[in-house]
Amino acid sequence: MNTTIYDVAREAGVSMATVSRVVNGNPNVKPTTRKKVLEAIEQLGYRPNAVARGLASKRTTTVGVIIPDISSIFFSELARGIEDIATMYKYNIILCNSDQNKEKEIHLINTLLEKQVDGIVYMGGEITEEHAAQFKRSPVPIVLAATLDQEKDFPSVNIDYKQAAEDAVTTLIEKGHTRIGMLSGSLDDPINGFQKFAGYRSAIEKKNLEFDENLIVLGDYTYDSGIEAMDTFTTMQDKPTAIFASSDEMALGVIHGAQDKGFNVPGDFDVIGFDNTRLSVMVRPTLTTVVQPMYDIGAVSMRLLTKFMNKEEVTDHTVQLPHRIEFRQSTKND
Amino acid sequence: MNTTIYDVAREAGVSMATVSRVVNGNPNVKPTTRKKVLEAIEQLGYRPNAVARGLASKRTTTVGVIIPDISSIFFSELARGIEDIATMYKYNIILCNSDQNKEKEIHLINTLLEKQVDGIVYMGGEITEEHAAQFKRSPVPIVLAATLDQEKDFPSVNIDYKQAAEDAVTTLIEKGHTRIGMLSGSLDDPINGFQKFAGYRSAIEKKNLEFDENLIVLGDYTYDSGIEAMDTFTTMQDKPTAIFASSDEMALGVIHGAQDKGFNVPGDFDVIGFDNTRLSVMVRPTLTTVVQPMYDIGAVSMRLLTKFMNKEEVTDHTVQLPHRIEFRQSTKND
DNA sequence: CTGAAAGCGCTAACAC
DNA sequence: GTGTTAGCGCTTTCAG
Repeated sequence: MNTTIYDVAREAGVSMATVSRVVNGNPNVKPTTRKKVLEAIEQLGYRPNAVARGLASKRTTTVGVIIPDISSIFFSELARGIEDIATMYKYNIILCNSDQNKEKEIHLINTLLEKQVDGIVYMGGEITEEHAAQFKRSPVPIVLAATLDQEKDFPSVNIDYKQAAEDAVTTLIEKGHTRIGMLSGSLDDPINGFQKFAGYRSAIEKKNLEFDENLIVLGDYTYDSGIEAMDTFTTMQDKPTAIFASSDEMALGVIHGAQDKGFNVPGDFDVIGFDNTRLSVMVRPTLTTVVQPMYDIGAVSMRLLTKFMNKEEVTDHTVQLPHRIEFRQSTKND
Repeated sequence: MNTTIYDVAREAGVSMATVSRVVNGNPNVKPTTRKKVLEAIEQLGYRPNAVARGLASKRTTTVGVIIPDISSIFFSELARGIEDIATMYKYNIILCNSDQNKEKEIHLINTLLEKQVDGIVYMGGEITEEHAAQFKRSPVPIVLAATLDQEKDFPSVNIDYKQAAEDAVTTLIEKGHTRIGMLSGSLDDPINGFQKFAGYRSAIEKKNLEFDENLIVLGDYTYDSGIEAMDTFTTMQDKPTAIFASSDEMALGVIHGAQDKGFNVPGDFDVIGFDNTRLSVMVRPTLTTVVQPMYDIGAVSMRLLTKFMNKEEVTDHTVQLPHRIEFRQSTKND
């Protein structure tokens, strides 16, 4: 049997309440008593039971994190931001992979709620009606990180994906490109498909270029899908001269796909990626890309969540972090 | 106020014990009673409180995971293996980043124990006396993943790092190289420094080559340190013709560092990495590397932990997974 | 097959 | 400053 607060109380000759006070740093304890208690704790090797505390206090100092895939270079960076801030505020994190599978996501929310987490950071794809219903039923706050909620019903932290994509494509147009390919995620994906595509289209239209749907190729965010996309782009009769890829990993695939076929980047193709993951400098030429501050999105989400958990006033439920373009070698410089 | 097991019991006209039984899938319940209870649960939207259950049953179905850095491409893959198997066995995971900082590591173990995790998967660097003492004091099982314990006091899952490194270097020697550089981690690091270096040295000696300590450069596992290492290797009067890097990320840096200075890989330098992370195919030339099954190490560690948690008999506390070399383009083929 | 009752270890009034 | 005393919501004997 483990030693409990009761054992400590007896050993120190005080009540359980007093032990609880010193353990929780309550200042209403006479220094000498505190010392006695601390000694007893030391002596007995007492370790507070957080589960009992959680049951009694209805706070677990644990938050749930639902993430599509922790092994992704993108999401793991986000997770680190979340965890660091959680630690800073004395929370622990229960991490769950969802693979963006709706059933799993719903199930995980329930599991986390059963475990009485004090809040949830949610990363995923589309927020369906069912997701929304689930979120609304939650007794604890939920914040969405790098996840779009069309209705803006829930607190979230993102960048302006559409604008960011538009900026990237505009950049390309201003460099003189008129045929720009896009390697997009599925258009069902609110961010990597829909928003970024919308940004692409908006840039094309604002610059009065002709929109050609053949220039849109769909990938699945993997390096290999970038390589494959180049099979398409390089065999078109009227090839694009620049490619905008909606993720860095696909952009690397695009670069290598082009090079493997004997094309130059930049030159035959300029390429621009999205995210500014560490990959973007681990390639030759280095990758021009849209900077999405993943770590910060994670950190800010968690910070926001702590405010909700503390019932602090929050003015901006929907925060939008700045983006910018980092110019490197994969785009020509004139 | 949330609905409790008591509410369900009243609603269904049975005792709490019965509700508990159906919730926990105990077969000793008459089908009709079970149905009544299930209906009441549905009706009331009852959600079991895992904290209360944890306090009463002394099992939380939660395991702690201590990891140096979840944003690392190496560790995040391991974490995914752990989480998948944990999910399979109905456990959740509390994930903590340690940055391999000893104080943090010790602190985290205590925090996890306070939270009453049923077990811990530990990833880290050196297991000091203090670590060992802490592990021994743990009331729940701990397994080390991709972490060496010289004394073999604790259950662990690894590959044979020394042999793997020896194989890599031997390969290089058999391809005709006689001056082989090594980009190692700090020699204080049991795995990435000590073991791999030992393997390098062993290969050199077995093949009767001369060991030249100038050929050993120390890096910090980052891409940039790979680039920097090439400043050294390319300016030596008697340059190596092959480089063995103790991580893939450093190996990419080595390749690009060489290329940036106008050298060819392979040709001027053959390079071989370690881990077979996804990076190894995301570079030109693609990287020949030692395959370390990260996901599997995570998965097997977690599986092993479940056995301990279930008090099953375990014959091999120390498991060693196989390694091999994946030949790609960064080494010449003759 | 079902119910009664005693905790699990701690917090949080409330009293003194 | 410190102690008393209810619970928190559930599992788990033990009876029957």
